[in-house]
Amino acid sequence: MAMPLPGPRAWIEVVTMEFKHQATVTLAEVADAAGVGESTVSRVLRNHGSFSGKTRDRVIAAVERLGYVPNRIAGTLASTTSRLVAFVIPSLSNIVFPDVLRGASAVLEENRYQAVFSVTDYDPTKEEALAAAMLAWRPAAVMLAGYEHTEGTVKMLRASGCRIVEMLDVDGDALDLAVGFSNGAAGRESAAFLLKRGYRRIGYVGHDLNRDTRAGKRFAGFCQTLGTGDAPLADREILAGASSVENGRLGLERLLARTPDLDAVYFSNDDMALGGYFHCLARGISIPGQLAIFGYNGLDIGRATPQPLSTIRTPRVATGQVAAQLVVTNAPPQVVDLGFELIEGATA
Amino acid sequence: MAMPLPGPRAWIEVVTMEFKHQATVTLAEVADAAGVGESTVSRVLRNHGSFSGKTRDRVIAAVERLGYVPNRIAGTLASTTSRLVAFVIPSLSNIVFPDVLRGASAVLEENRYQAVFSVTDYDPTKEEALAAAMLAWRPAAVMLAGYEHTEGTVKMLRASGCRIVEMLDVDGDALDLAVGFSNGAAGRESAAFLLKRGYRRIGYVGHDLNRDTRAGKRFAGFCQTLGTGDAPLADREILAGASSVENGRLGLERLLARTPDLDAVYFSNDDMALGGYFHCLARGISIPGQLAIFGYNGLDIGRATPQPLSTIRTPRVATGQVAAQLVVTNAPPQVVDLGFELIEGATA
DNA sequence: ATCGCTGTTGGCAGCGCTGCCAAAATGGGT
DNA sequence: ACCCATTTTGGCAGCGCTGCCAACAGCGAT
Repeated sequence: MAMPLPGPRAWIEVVTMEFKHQATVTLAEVADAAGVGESTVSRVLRNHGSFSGKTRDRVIAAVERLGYVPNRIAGTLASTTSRLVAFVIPSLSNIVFPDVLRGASAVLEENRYQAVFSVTDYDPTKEEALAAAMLAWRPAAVMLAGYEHTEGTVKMLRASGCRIVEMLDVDGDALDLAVGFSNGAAGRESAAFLLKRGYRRIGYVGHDLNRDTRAGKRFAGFCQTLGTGDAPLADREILAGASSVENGRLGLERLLARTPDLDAVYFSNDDMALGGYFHCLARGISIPGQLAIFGYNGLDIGRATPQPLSTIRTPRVATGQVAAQLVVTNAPPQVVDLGFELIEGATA
Repeated sequence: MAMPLPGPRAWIEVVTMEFKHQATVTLAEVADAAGVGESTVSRVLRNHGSFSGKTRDRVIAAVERLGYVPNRIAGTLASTTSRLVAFVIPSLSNIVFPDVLRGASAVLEENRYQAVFSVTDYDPTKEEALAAAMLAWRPAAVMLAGYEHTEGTVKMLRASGCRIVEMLDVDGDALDLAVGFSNGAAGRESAAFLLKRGYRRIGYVGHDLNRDTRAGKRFAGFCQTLGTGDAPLADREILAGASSVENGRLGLERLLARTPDLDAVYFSNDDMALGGYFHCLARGISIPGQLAIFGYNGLDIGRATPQPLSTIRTPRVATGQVAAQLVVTNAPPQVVDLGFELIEGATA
């Protein structure tokens, strides 16, 4: 209507406006309904400050009656303190990260924190963009994988003033909090184990190491220990793309085609190792007699194969739990090394 | 200090207060620095409304200079429209859900939405509590698994006015949007396939069906089709707890101990089926000659085993993508059946 | 020079809640 | 009945941004 009619219809606009916002019950309405002030409702709902039992009952009743749902957006703005925790993770395909999220979200939920996440695909530039986007939500903490971040990311995070947790690695300088284990040590121990078992013609099958820097650190540690013995790395096969069972299978096939006399192969992780294991099963290569296989991560599936996979079990869920715990308790900056466990298994 | 000293130190308190809020740059400060009004900065930053190129450059420069990070909490409150999408999922251990999240988060990120999540452990009561907590963040949409929710959950979601997406199932009445495939049909097709292949002594190994209602629907569909032929279900083994490779192995072991003459086994999903497969490998049971194995999900690992797993491939990532797409485009209520694909494989 | 149009711009009232403060109620003592 | 120390309570100014609206500038057309 270009020309609203004068007179009794003037209230029409008001009605329209009232319908605009999805009949959302506000704290003020609850206060009215309960016959108390807004701050009293707020205190009761957060169980913070003091109020009489009688008042509490009336407030609760009004809340139930109206179906009031507090607005955390408004609450966060008003208190300038957030209970959001932002996860910026490389991937959701690699089970490592769901595991970390699982551990963390359990702890966060108990403490009434809320997890938000985004996925970088192992791309540091994307990580920077996503971290920036996350900071706009003013989280209490940002949880990242590892230490390798762009300069921009680091600067932004530092300036944000929120807690920073670098997870799944402790080989480096933490920005604030760090929780995980040493990938370098994992690589070294794997090599030491294979050497101790007597293997001397050792190869490696891995996925894109530029992106997954933690896998890179393991490989570096592995080579470092091999290098000090009489059995330097005999050959390696690096596949482009993410780790996967199929890539592990393919990688081992190629590696053996080139260097058939290997007696052991180290894989960048259990997914890859399982692929190698299946390749051997399919080709009738006896394990570990003809070829030993060693992985990394300690996935459950590796314990159920006919021969349990020799690998290193990492505390992924615990990493998430501890990371979350440190954040909710507002712990001082520190590095928590959760260690790892070498599983002898039966494939090496 | 119980008694603050008078005189020149009076400003101490003021300084303390200034440090309280982590030197956060606000839009107003950017406006001052750029010599423009707040609303102009807001328009430039959101690329919304009109402004001159000159103004834009000055604003951008000020933003960079001050390292301004917009506050989405404030923005969301002010605009009363949210770009948060809440995922309330049963589990993160079951790869299904990370896959869905992966598909969804890619689409959401492109559209500048932010994913938040929490995990119910397949517990409807917990789902209700978590859904309530999520609604407090006033999300644009709540994404859930399946149709089985408590009355309270349904009532709350309906009242919230935000979009509701029920994922991974289409066998039921959708509250608003639904994206997935028919679990009942998957069960029926699996049974039909085994019957067509000539198997007649068919067993089932599954995990807790009360919690995972979608697995229950598959099993029901499976039995339904078997029942119409001359080969009703010969035996079943249900394991308490979540699905896992180890449970699949154990389940098959128990089932065969009780009913050794089975010629095929249907598993509640691929994790379980792989356990069964490994059990056969370990015991020298030939597949599919002595025993056929059929799974559900179409995990990548099932394609890399010496014999590719016979299974049904489900569009998990696509489910997440489509769900997110429907939300960001504000599509009308509808049910999207993405279907599934039967993989013949070599284990049945 | 004046008019009217389109394109820009700033001011300001909220969004729904929390934190602070002052006011009011309560509950013994005396 | 009166005083003081506690509770308990309500008012209200923001938190940082957006949306609305009015004001204004630029620029051909008259």
